[in-house]
Amino acid sequence: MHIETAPTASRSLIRVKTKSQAVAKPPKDNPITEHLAYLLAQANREINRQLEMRLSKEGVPVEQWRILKVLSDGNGHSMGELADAVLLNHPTLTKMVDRMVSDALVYRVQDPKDRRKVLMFVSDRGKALSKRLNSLAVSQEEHIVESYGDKSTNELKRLLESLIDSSN
Amino acid sequence: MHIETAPTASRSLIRVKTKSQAVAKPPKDNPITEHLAYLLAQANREINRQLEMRLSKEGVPVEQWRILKVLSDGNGHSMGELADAVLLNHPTLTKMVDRMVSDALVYRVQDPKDRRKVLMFVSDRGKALSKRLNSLAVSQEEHIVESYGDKSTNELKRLLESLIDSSN
DNA sequence: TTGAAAATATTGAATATTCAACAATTGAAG
DNA sequence: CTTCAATTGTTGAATATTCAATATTTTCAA
Repeated sequence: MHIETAPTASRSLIRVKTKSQAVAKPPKDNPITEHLAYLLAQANREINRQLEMRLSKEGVPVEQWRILKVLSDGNGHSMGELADAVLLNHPTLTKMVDRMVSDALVYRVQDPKDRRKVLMFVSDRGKALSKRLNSLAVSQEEHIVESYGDKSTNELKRLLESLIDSSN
Repeated sequence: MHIETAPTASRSLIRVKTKSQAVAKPPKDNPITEHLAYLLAQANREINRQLEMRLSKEGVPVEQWRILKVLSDGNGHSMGELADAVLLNHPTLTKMVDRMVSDALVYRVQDPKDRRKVLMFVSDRGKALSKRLNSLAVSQEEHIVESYGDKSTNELKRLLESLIDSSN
C-alpha cells in the first residue's frame, strides 16, 4: 500500500488559501451535516442500530421483524407487495424469505388467482416471535420518547410521513 | 422450491378471529408504518435513492460524495474520524478509499504525529469532482424544498439534529 | 385464438459489506 | 526501561446485496 510521506510544514503553509469574501446569496456549500439527506442517513443509522441491538436478543435482523409484522395481519401478501412494505428489493427479499422458511417462521402459497404470484403467510411460530419482537420494538421507541420527548417524536413522525408523501 | 397448495376457502374462514374489544391503553401493536424506526428507514431510502440518481451523472456513489465533502475542508482526516463522519464502518471505508485512491480522488499520508494513523486528503481532481457533486446535491435538496416546503424542511432538519443529539 | 409484451418471482454471478484476526504503533503501569 | 494493554488501520473469509438473465403466467391486441 502506497502512502505519501508527510507534507512539510512550509508546504502546508503555502497551500493556505485566502477565503473569498462572504457572498450575498450563500453559496450553499454548507457542511454535510446540514444536508437533509445526510441527517436522515445519520438518524436512521443510529435508531436502526439501537433497534438492531434490542432485536438481537431474539437473534433476528430488523428486516425480519418488518416482514413478520407486515404478515401478522394474517392475510397473504405477494412478494412484490411485501418487498415494498419492508423496504427491500425483490432478490434480497427472496433470499431472506428462504431463510425464514427454513426457520419455519413463514411459508409460501401460490396465489390461486394469479399463479405468477406467491403469497406469503406467517406461521404460528412466526406469530409468537413477532409478538416478542414487537415488545422489544415498542420498548425501544418508549426509550426514545423518554429522552426525546413525546411532542418531538410525534412531530418528527408527522414530518417524515409528509416528506414521504411529497416524494411520490 | 416447496410451495404450499392454496388453502381452501373454508379453511380460511375457519381461521377468522373475532377481535377483542378495544383496550383502554392501546396495546401499541400499531402498524409498522407508525414506528419511528420504520419511517426513518423509509424516508432515508427514498431521499437517498433520489440523491443516488442525481450523483449517478458523475458515476459516484453517495458515500464518495460524503467523503469528498468532508475532506474538502483541506485538512487531513484520519480514517477513524472519516468513518464516523461519513457513516461507514472502518473496513468498508478502507475499501472505498482504496477505489478512490485508484481514481486519484484522494490520497493517504501517514500522520507524523501518530504513525498508527493515516491522514486522508483530497486531490485537485477530487476537489473538482466534489464541486460538481455539491451542485447536484444542492439541486436535489432544492427540488425537495419545492414540493415539501421550506418551513417543513427546516423543521425536519432541526428535529433530526435533536434526535441525533438525544441518542448519544 | 394466437402471439407478443408485461408482470411476477427466482437464480447465479458480480459486487459490496461485515466479522474476526492481524500488524503496527502508542500509552501507561510497574 | 520494559512489558502489556489499548488504539488505529488493514486484510481475508464469510456473508449479504445487487444486477442481469431466466422461467412462468397473465394480459392484451390483432
